[in-house]
Amino acid sequence: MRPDTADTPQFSPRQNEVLEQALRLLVEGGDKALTTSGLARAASCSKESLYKWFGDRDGVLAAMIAYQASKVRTADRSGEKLTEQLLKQHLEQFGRDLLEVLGGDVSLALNRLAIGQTSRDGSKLGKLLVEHGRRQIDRRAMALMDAGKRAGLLRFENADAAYHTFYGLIVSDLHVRMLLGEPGLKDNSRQAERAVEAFLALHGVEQKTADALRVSAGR
Amino acid sequence: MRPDTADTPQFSPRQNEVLEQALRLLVEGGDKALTTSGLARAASCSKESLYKWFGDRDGVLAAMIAYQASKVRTADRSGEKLTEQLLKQHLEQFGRDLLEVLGGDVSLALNRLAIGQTSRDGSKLGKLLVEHGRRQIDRRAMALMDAGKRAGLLRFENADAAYHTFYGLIVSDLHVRMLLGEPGLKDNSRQAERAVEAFLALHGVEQKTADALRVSAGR
DNA sequence: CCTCTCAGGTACCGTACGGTACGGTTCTGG
DNA sequence: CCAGAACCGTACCGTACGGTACCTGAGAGG
Repeated sequence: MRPDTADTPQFSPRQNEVLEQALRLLVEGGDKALTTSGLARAASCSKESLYKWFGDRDGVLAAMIAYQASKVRTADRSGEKLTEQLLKQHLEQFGRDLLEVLGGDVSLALNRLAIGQTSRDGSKLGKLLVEHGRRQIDRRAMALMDAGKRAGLLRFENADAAYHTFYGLIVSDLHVRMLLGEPGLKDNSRQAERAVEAFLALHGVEQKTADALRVSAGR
Repeated sequence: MRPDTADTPQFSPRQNEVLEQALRLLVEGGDKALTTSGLARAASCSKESLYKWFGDRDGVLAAMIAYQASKVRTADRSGEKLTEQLLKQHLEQFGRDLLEVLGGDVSLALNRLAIGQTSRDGSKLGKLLVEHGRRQIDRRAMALMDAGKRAGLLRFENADAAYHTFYGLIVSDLHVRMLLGEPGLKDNSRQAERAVEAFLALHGVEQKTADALRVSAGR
C-alpha cells in the first residue's frame, strides 16, 4: 500500500454538479438510465463537455465513484481512552454505520453498476469501488481493532482476520440480498448489537460464557 | 413457504442445450455478450425459436436461472447419528461447498446478471435467483442446524439466526468482492475450518474457552 | 406421395445508444 | 472593445441490439 498522498484528483464545482446528477440518474433508473444524452440533458450540459471532462462513458462512471468517495469522511475520534463500555459502543456504532452505508441508495446503485460491468471491463470499476469506497471504513475498523487490542480489551492474532469476522457477523449475506433487490433490515441497531455480542464472545477479553448471546435471537 | 411440489417447468433437451450455450456466453462475456443473435448463432438455432420458447430476452434469462438451479441437487445424507466430530465435519463440508458454489463461474455470472438488472426489472431476476439458487443450500444448512440441536450439540434459540451467523462467518464480504472481480480465496478449506471453529465457540455445547480459535489466525 | 408442423437461416425494421461536429452564447483577460 | 476560450444545444453518424417476417428443409402421420 502506498502512503496515499492527496490522491483525489477532485473535480470542478460544475463537474461535481454534473456527477451529482449522474448519481441521481443511476439511483433512479440504474445502468440503462445513465446515458450520455440523458446525463447531458439532466445536468444541462453538452455531451461535448462530458467527453472533454471525462473522456468517455466509462470515465464518467469512474469519476462518479471517485466523487462519491470524496463525499464520505469518517471522523475517527481516536485518542480517547478505551473502556470496555466505550469499545462496545464504538463497535456497535461501526456496525450501524456499516449497515446504513451498505444499504444506502447510492452505495447500492454504484455497487450494482460496478458488478454489472465486471465481466466486460476486467473489474476496473470494481477495483476502484473497493479501493475508494472501502478504504475509509476499513481504516476506521482496523483502528478500532488495534485500539481494542492495545487497551487489552480484544484478543486476536491477526487484526485483519478479526475484522473480517466482525464484518461477516454484521453483514452476513445481507449485502448481496440487498444488491439483488431485497429490502434492508427493519432494525440495523439490533443486528449491530447482536454482531458485537458475538464478536466479543469470540475476541473479547472478558470470558463471557457465550450463553448470554443465545437468548438474544430473533431475526 | 409452500410445500414446493414439482415446480420445475423443465425444458426439452434441445432447449437445455440452448440454455447451456447461453450460460457459456454469459460466463465468457457477461451481460453484453448474451445477445439473442449471438445465442442463436452459438446454439445453432433460429432467433424465432428463441422467442417462441422463451418469450423474450428476459424469458431466456429466467430460464437460464431455472435451468442452472435444476442441475444442482444436494444429496443430504441425514439419518446418521450425529457425533460432535461428525457435526464438525458436516459443517466444514457445508462451508467448503458454499464457498465453492459462490465462487463458481456460473454462479458469479448469474448473480452479476441479476444484480445488474435489479434496478430496471423490479428485482424479478433477483427474487428468482435467491429462491431457486438458495433454497437447496439453505435447506441443507437448516437441516444441519436442527440435527445439531436435536443431538444436543448445538445451542441456539433461533435456527435461522444461527444459520445466518454461520453464513457470515464463512463468507464475510468475500461474495461481494468476488462479484466485483477479485479472485477467490486460495484455500477454501482453511476458511471453512476457521468459520466452524468460531461458530462452535458461539453455538456449540461444549464450552471451548474461545481461546483455541485465536491462535488460528492468518488470512 | 402429400401435407402439416417444427425449426433453422436470413434478411429486415425501428430504435437507441456512444461518440463527433458545428454554430451560437457567455465569460475572461488584456 | 476585442480575442480567445469554455461551454451549451442540437443535429448528425455509425452501429448494434431486440424483435418480426419470410423462406427453406426435415420429419411425422396418413
